Amino acid sequence: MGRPKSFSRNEVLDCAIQSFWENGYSGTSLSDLEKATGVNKSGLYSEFKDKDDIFLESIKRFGETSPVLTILNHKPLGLKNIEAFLKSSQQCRGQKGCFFANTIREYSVIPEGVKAVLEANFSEVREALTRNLVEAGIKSPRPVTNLIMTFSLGLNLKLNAVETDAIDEEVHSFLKMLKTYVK
Amino acid sequence: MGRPKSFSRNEVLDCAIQSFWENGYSGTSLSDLEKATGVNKSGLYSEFKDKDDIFLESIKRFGETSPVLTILNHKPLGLKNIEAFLKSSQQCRGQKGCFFANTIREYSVIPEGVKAVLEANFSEVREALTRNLVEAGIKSPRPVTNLIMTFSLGLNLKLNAVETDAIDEEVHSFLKMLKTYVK
DNA sequence: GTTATATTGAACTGATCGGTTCAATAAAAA
DNA sequence: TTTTTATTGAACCGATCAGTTCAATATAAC
Repeated sequence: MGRPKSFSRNEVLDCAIQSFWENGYSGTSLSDLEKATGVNKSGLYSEFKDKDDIFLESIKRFGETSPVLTILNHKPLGLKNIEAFLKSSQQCRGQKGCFFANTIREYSVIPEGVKAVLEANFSEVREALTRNLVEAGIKSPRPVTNLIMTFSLGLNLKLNAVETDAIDEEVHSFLKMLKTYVK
Repeated sequence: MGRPKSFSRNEVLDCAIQSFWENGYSGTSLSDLEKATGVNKSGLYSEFKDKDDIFLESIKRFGETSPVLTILNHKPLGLKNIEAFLKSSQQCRGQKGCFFANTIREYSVIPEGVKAVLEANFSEVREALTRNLVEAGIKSPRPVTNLIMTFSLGLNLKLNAVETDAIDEEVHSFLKMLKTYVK
């Protein structure tokens, strides 16, 4: 029944994610994607509609495979999960930071469909964070959720430029402050 | 003695900043810069070496004209300055967020000279923050400085995607937490 | 009007962009 | 071996990229 496929869609996407993650949407060319995935342009276009489609599918795939929601849904819920969530920034899929967070910067130039996926994912993370805060006994969790989200975005942005070393203590400081605050 | 110049270098840079700020380094073409500055390609190349030079000079100019250090050096030093610093993200030169913060995302693709300017500026901000914290009577200001920097980066990144409305209350929450912590 | 400088627009280069097409080949099953 | 499917490489498209050159023109001082 003919030659079997030698690359899987998901493998290709996982490689494409690396390229977009590092160099962004505007900073990644089709030639870059060929190199990153090891798949010819013809092959890429037999699997995907166009560059925007590859980007959209990469974003979707990242959302599906990111450990973030798993971390935040781990039982029992509580501040431990939030600590794990924040610390996970520094080592995710062999990259620093977060593909989603990086993509926020390119909001003005990315395809509309990508924006929708981004927003849906941020909502999920937000709600998961809130559930953990509720479980930790915090009365008005919404503003605290926002603080954590913003701090997390800052951490992830920073990781584009600096070594990952100092992140752990920074997360520690933040959690110390958080715990003092909510008590 | 000949026709006088009709555009100033700084005017051109101020317009270029807007373009780079919105669409990033990779996302801004020379054609975009012509439109944004109103100056012909020939004119741009008579004033600047190449696109990288325009970007570098834009970054320098932004550093020189940004109100951030003025805000943080305002006497008397203290938490009020830090509040003003954080709130300034939402309205700066007619743009949202911070040109420097946005550029951090493109760290892997920007020219080396730009990285140096970025880092120098972040150091200055960091030190100014620390001085304000010391004046506010905080004993170990360094980790707190880092927290504020990261939170500020997160705010600025977020502003690429969301309306500027909710920022004020978020800054308020953060400062409330900060004050509880340092007391 | 002459001289000097500023600015533009257009033409042009070579490279790269995203995207299409297709013949050649490779690898499996029948 | 034939059939079927997968994959590649190369040629090609029109558009845009950054960058150069230069003639034409505009605006000032003298």
